[in-house]
Amino acid sequence: MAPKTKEQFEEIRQQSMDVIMQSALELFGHNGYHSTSISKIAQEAGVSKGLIYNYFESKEDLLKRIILEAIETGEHIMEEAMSQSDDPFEQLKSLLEISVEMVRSNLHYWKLVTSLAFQGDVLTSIEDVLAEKNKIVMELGIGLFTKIGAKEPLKEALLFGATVDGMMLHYMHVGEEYPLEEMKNYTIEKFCTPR
Amino acid sequence: MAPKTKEQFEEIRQQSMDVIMQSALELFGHNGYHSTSISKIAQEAGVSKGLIYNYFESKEDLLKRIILEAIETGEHIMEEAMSQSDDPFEQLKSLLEISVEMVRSNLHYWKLVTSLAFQGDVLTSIEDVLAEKNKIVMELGIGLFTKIGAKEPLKEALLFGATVDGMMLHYMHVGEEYPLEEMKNYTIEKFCTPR
Amino acid sequence: MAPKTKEQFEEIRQQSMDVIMQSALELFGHNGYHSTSISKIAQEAGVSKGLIYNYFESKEDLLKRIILEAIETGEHIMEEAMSQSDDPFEQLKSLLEISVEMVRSNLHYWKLVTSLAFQGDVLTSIEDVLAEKNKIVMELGIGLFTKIGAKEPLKEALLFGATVDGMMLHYMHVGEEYPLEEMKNYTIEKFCTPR
Amino acid sequence: MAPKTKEQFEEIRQQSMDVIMQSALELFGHNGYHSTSISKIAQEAGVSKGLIYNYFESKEDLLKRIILEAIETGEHIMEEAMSQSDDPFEQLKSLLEISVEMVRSNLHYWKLVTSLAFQGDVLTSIEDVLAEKNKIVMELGIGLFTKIGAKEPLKEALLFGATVDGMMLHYMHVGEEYPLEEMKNYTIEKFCTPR
DNA sequence: GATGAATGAGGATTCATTCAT
DNA sequence: AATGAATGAATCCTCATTCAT
Repeated sequence: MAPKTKEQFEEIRQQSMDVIMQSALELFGHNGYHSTSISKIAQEAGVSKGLIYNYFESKEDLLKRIILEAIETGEHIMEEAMSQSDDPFEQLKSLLEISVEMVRSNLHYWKLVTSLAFQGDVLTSIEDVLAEKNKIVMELGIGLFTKIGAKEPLKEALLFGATVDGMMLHYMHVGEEYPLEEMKNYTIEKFCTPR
Repeated sequence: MAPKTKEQFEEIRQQSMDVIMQSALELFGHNGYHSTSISKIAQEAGVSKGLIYNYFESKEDLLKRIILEAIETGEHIMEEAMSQSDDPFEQLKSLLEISVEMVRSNLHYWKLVTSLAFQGDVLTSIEDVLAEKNKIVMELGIGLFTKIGAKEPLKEALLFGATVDGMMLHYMHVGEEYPLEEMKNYTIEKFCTPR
Repeated sequence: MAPKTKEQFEEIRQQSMDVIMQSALELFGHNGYHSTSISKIAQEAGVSKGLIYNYFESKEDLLKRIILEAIETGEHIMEEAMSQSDDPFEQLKSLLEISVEMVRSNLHYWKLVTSLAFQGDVLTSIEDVLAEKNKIVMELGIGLFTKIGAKEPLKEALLFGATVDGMMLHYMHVGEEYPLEEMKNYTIEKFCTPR
Repeated sequence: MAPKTKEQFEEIRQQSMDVIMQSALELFGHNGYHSTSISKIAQEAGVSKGLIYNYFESKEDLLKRIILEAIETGEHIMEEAMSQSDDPFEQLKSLLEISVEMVRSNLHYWKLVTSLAFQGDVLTSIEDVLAEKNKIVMELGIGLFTKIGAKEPLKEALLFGATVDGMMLHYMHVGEEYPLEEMKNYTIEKFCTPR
């Protein structure tokens, strides 16, 4: 058998890391970070416990990398969407739609982040990153409401944010019972429609 | 020498339970349920580990009792407030103001509940009670928006709920940086004001 | 109310001690010594934990007193029975019948003693007493088999003892399923009947 | 460098399990199940507490596995011995000799089982297996006494069983002071010899 | 005599992490 | 790269015992 090339090794690494992160996210999101053991993750991922420590420094590191990766992905999607149109109404709509879509397609992740956001024991080391990300979205919102001509763009952006996050909260809580699609449209009507 | 009377014992019991529950709530809310050990609670409360188990069957039982007590208190406040006026606008306003006040005055509790609500590994046994509580508030909201004459009371109530909960989420997250008071008033204008 | 006399106090003491010992014996015999907590005993006896420590130095002391009392009672019964007749066959028969009767009427106690006899952790301090007691019965048996004219009285006594204890063991194990009465008679035939 | 092979791991596992079970048996048998802590077992076995939980689900599981293993071994020995001869006298003799040998060579085990048999708080989950085992031996005995032509084979088998178990009980209690060998022969004379 | 709140040492169990191969 | 045996600190919980009243 010919020795593997560097590229092949790298591919194997990536694959292993991916399956580990994917399994970990699923379990973290479903049972909570603390109730998920490295053993279970290894089992779910079909690898050994030892291997996880080849790729991640610690359980917390694994968590961080999962979250950071998701943030990055989210950013790309967001930028992409914002560049599709210049109309602030359209952009607000996109903002909302993307938020909905992200939560819907990655429920585990959002449940995890939400649950961790209110426990001062984990995430402290990437709190800044999350805060930064929040701030950017917030500023984007303010900008859009300013363009739209809202009387109080800051308040309006905060309100919009609260509404969207609240909806996501409810959707995360009750799942498909929540009339997510209708509420999205209702919100679009309220916030993203010129009068 | 006569032993202590029943009343004396009861008083001692109540005091101990209170200090334990208070300390536990604080730590749970601050560091999360799983990261808070019984030892830490005992230390914070100034009692021995063993004493906690005199009053609570388990760590989880302690958690449950904290939450159930808070729910009960919340219910009383809510009922009291709703009975103050018959005007639906006033009542909506009260609903909002009370929500704000409850979160503000019991931040630990709400952080705790929020973080647990998305963990799936605790709270399963009182999920029903919480769901019931939610439903009641929701129905109250729908009723009020119907009285007001909203075209789509259900959606309007859901939107109102999302907005309020979103605000609370943000307030819990950033604390006093969040312009809670102003946002409250802004929301009152938007939702609780006849046009 | 007139002050209680010394005798009244003594009577109260005795009553309390009795109920405690009785409850303890029941629980020890049923669930084992280690699996029975002082709390459970107090509850079963309808007294406070503290009171138990008024009368007994420790859990182990309570156990010892229970066993010593039973031994004493047994001794009296035995002596009484032996004095009823001078015929060694009759006396052997009595020995057997009394053994059966003692186990039957005090199952808890015998289960307890048997289970403890093979755990080096308790009873060490009264092992001597138990051994002494055994020795006396043994010597009684040897004497009887000598009088009867057995060829090997020592072995015969040991065999008799083994048989009786074995029967008791089986009876303790399977309870009323065991044909105790018949086996008793069968043994009488075999050992206590002149040929 | 390749990881260890499956076989290597299996061997290591077996060794560790064996040393743990051996140490546990010794301590359980000597001090009783409840008085033996996992810590002590780990210490005696020269492994960490944690390792015990790699191989056994719980302390009780460890106990069960020890007993089940011993039962299995005992069964093999018994079958082997019974197949050596067709003469019922010889077989009874073997039954007795094997019983003696098993207790003599595995004193810890038998003390343990005896002490647990009368505790009601452990072993409940394998009681059935033990009962089944007892039944088989009992039926074997009845069969043999029937072949021999005893007038009352059931009673005779029960008596034989009681005698053997009684002897074992006494041997377990006083150890080498007990004239086990002589009593064995005496019993053979009484029960296993044609007249 | 009687009570039960309070203690703290000890026990079973879990799990992140290390390491030899 | 990959394995899983091994560790040990930390956790929840139990319970005999003490003590103020």
